[in-house]
Amino acid sequence: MGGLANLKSATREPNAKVASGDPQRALRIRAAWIYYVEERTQQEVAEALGINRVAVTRLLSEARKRGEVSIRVHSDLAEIIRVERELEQAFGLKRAIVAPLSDPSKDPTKTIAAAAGRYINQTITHNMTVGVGWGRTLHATLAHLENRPLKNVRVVSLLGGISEAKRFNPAEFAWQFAELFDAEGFLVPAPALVDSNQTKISLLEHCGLDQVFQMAEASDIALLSCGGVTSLTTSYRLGHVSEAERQSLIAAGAVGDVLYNFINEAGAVVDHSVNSRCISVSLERLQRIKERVLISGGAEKIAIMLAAIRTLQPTTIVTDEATAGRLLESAPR
Amino acid sequence: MGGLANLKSATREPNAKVASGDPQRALRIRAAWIYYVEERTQQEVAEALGINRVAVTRLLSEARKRGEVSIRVHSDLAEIIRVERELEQAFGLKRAIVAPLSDPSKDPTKTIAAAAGRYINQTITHNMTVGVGWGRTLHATLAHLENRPLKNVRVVSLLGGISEAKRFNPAEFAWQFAELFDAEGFLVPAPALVDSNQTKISLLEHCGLDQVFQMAEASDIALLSCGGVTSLTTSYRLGHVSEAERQSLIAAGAVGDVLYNFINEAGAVVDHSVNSRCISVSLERLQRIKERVLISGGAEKIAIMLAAIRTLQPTTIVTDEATAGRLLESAPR
DNA sequence: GACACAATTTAACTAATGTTCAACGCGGCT
DNA sequence: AGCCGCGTTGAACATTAGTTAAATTGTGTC
Repeated sequence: MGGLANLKSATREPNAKVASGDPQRALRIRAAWIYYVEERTQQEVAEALGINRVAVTRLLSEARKRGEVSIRVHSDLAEIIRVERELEQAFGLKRAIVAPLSDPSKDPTKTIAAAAGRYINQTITHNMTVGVGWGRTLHATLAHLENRPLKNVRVVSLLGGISEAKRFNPAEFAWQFAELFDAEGFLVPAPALVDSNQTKISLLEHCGLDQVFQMAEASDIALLSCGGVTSLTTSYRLGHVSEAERQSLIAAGAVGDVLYNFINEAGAVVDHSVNSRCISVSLERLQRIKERVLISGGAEKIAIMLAAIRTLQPTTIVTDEATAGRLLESAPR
Repeated sequence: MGGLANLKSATREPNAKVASGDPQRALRIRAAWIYYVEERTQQEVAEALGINRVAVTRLLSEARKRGEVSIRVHSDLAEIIRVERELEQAFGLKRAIVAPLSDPSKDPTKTIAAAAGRYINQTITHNMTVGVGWGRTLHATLAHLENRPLKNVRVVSLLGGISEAKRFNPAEFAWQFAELFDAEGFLVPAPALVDSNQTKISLLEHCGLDQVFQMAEASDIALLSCGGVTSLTTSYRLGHVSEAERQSLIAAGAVGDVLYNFINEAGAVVDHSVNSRCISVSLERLQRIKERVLISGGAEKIAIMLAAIRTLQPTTIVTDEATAGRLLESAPR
């Protein structure tokens, strides 16, 4: 008998361990099944399995740790929301809004504008001061804004207007924007770019522009876009930055601009005459606005967006799926 | 202005409803994502989304209701456990144990025996009285039982022995079973089937067999199998039921037996001489045993298992995947 | 057979989740 | 314009889940 007992204890226990490796597995899956699939409480699981509740808690957390339970969110929106969350986490945003983009080779302006419009509609409320930039994308959002009269709203242009251009014009955009909300519009009574730093200083110091910009800085929210340095971008098309200047900006390391503040990859303002002649809110001032919304997208904008994100530290970004993916590829780890 | 406002409220709101159908969808998926995928608390989700916690709870439960969140348990065991739970619920069992069966056309005896052996090992403890039946499957479990001495265990045979047969013999099985646990064995000192009801009555009333059966009834657990009415089944192979009797049992509506109690589809004992000549615990008595474990499987056993389940109301069933599937097809809704 | 160690259970407590109900605001209606 | 449903929100409460530490049980060892 003793011999028999020894034999068994020498053979059975190793067997049990080798054979199953994990004697609890069946019990664990059983617990997971009853809890997750049958949606009972842990107390009920414990009763069904004849064990105590604490053991059930342990089994369940073990099952999750081992990946024997998978929770999936599936919806056409799930993938986009995943990307949004990744952007939020990668760049420390309060909110990323990623617009769906059926064809990645297509211009994302329209879909971004629609998403931005929706966001603006639900974000702008009574008693707000809204600082607005300018650009093709921002202009396109106008079509998606509700014509909704709000009380005590001020719209402040964050950069000078361009007298000659009628359609694509900061002043015109800010004006239309203000009208939609029945808001008071504050425009900058000067061109976006002047001839010399001298003129700029004069305008700021002697013509009260600085006060307008101080007001801009007190905005509750800034709606901004950014421009690349390719020849396609609005500023060049409108001829306010010459091709020679564009080349020298590139030479100076600029990857694009935010309100005509041209910055390099690191997000620093490049040393270039254009930067000393622009009539717009400086990046330091922009940073003091509580909510900074960067609305932009497209392959040619990746570099400037990354730079702008670095400097501006926007609280919200509105972009498209393709751009979001590219931004994430370059995201800090 | 008023006209404009009317126009917009007349067009936009229906648009919003038609276009999205469910304005909360994005928020809901977002909440589900943060909660389930990122594994934050509902409080954190509320903060991330700028809504209150109660709203998050509601969004999440809505998402689950809509199936936008799916929780899956995946493991090689998951499918078997699903079947076990279905059996448990369909037949009101405390426990169903389903043994995996690679080839459904194969004889499931071995795999059922292994599963039953594991179950018995972890179920039989000190101070228990175990009533045991008999059959090919039960016999096969012996190979899977741990030779583990227990204190104060009694093994009671639930039916008479068959003196002539050495290997497949209730007495022999009970004896071996008892030995493994170092238990005291109580065998029924009589054949399983006698010549007449007269003899049965004599044995029960005058030879003290009834007392043995009363003791059997007081068992903590009964390990039972069941037999079909095909010629393959043990009882016929061993020649204790003749082919003529088998035919007349079928004619009387019998679909099989539990301890030589032949029953029909409805679970009732059929009116047949064999039933008045068997020396075994009656079905009524079996029902009074607290734990009734039915161990059986195979295509030819479906009918008798269903009938046995109906009458016996086992607390546990041990079977194989294929049999389990067939039982579920015939399960009461 | 007694002791010591390990593992598991019990119990108590804290955190998280789910539910209820009263208050609030918003549109539609008179 | 004011009133009345209607749905939404937020606070309080109830339930469920997760954690920790003491107590118990079982196991192996001497």
